[in-house]
Amino acid sequence: MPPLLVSVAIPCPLRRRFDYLWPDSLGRVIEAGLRVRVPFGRREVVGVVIAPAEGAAVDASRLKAVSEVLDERPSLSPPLLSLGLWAADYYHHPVGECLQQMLPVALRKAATPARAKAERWQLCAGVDVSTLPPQAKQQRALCEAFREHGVLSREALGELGFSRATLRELEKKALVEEAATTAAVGGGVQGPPLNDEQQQALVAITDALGQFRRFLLDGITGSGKTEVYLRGIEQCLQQGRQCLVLVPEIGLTPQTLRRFERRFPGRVTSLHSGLADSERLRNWQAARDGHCDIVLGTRSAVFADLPRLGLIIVDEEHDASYKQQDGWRYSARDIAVKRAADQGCPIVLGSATPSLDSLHNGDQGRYHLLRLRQRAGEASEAAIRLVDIRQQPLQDGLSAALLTAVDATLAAGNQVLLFLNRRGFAPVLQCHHCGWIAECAACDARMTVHYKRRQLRCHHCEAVRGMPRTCPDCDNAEWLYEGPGTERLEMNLQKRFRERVLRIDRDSTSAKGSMAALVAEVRQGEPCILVGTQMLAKGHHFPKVTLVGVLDMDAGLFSADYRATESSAQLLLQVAGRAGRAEQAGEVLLQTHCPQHPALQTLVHRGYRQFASTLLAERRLLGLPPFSYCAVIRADAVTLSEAEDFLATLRSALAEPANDWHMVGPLPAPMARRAGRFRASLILQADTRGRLHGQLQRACAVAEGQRAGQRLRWSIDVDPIDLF
DNA sequence: AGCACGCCGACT
DNA sequence: GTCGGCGTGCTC
Repeated sequence: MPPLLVSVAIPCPLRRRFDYLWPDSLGRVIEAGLRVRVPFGRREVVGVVIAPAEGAAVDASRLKAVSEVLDERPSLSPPLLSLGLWAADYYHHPVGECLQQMLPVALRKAATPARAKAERWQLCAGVDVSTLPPQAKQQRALCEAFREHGVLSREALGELGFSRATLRELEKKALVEEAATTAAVGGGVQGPPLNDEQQQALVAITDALGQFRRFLLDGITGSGKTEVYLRGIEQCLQQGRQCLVLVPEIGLTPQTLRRFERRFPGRVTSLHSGLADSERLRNWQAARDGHCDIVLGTRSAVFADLPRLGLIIVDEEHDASYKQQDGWRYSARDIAVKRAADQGCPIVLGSATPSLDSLHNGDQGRYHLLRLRQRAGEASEAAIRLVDIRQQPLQDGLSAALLTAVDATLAAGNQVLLFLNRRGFAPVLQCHHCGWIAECAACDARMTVHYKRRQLRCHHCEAVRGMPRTCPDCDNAEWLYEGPGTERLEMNLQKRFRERVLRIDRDSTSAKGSMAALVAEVRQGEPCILVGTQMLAKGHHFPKVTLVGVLDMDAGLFSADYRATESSAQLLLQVAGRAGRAEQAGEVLLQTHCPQHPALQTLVHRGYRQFASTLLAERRLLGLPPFSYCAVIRADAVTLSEAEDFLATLRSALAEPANDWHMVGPLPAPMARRAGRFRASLILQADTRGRLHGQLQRACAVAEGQRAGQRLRWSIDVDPIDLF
């Protein structure tokens, strides 16, 4: 009898699997997806069993043995394991790191996590209280309380005056058990009736339940996409299946969660970065064990284990936060599509401003297009008005036209939103005497002035230093603060207006609860001016905002970077959508130095879809994605030439450029030095996925062969968001 | 990634 | 004389 061998994924940056002996003492059947503790080098790590190994990679006598099996049943179910293996391959990332990242943090280490503490309890089915001894008065009383209330939470038990001990006693006697995450499952509140468009979209989706089908739900702001999701989910649940709903990082607000919970009480759980490890584990288990039917989560929730998955929804599918921006650079949206295909269930990608990728997929007939053009309720979509600010005097970055509009809006008792996507006081600090400029010591970048904190901060690394009192070169103390920032805008506007000015950006909302407090204040409805970055553009609805002013988006809209134009337009429309959501009509003023620019004209006068078509046509001409397949290999090192040399070596090991295959680089990154390291990239472009994949495979082999060490780091980005 | 081994500088 | 710097090599 040959010894049993298993192939294990180890969490280390090696694109390899490791074989281990499976000792008889473990006894159990080998199941893929089990977590195991294994010796690795001089330490012990947690790996995941991929499969029984056929023949060992090294001779079997040199293999080490699995120390321990950590799971009762596989932590990665067969469909998730195969999804993970596919994704590791697709993104050319080490399989051990991928599989580890798919698991909740609490399961990544060997110590069996303390079972997440129960919060709610209920009576077990068919309990006979009379079996309790008559002297157990407290226990009997507690059973009565359960009969009356159904489910009792920790707090409720405290309020009713029951002790922890009584409860524990009943749990031990198997009279009481942990209840599902939330209160009794029951009928939630009814949603509003659907209009024709919504109804059509809903029917299309529900007709597809039980089969793989991709939908692009293209619905303008306020058109009621979420209502379509909720109805679709309702149908899916009625068929006894579960749903996965992905939202952008910033979109998973308590409001969103509450909306789902009100509709489906007791059936929703969430997975996002705000949860403690134990809560995350608990919610993950609730989904896996089928206690919850809806998982609402951000990027990594795409790996939630839903054994009865029947529908996937990706809201705001164009949002960049679905793409992980370091390490394993996966796109949760794209993995979700793959997952739906594996599972044989429909997936709905929703957006008011769909990504060009998805629109292209729609054009190709891969995605079924569903459009919602009407706004639910009376309000019409706010038109964008261009304000030509060439040679116009600006006061605090605001043109006379915008100031007039602000005055009028406030006078009418409404609220104003001013969008400026640059936080801090001023992006540049310069000495008025000698021209010295404050630069980051570690990056090719200027330091941003943070006025109230009296600090200079680099927005590209962690660097922070105090504001110098005098110029380090000429010792003068007269400073120029160049350019606008949200902090400066807030301060200056506060001097000018008597109404409250509220700033919402990463700095003003970093303290826990401060975001909620700001949002609550705005929702009071008093006239005020909101100043903010893109944080303001997403998630929150402010019904009293009737004027949106966009101070400066020229840099993004007219950028040479081909993706920046797309994402700036999406952002602009998202911001514009904040205006006039309730019954009041809204107004959007966009300040620009290029009012005649054709792209802007198209966007403003002919709409996003037309704008997107124009951009797509451009990309087709230039052979850019989605008309080609793209990857970037990035390297960073202590010197620029080390990074470039490494990439040059890779380049020379790959196929010669041809008709269907191009390489660009190695090129230094636009901001070559960042956090003290020099960065360069090699761009790969192919006409087919297969071609790209093959070359990436070779690149990985060559790169791993190089003894790079600590001095040089490299990474692969498949389907990158930006090319550098 | 970790972790050990290994060969050169300033310290009780 | 040793403590400790991080270069380099290896992990079933």
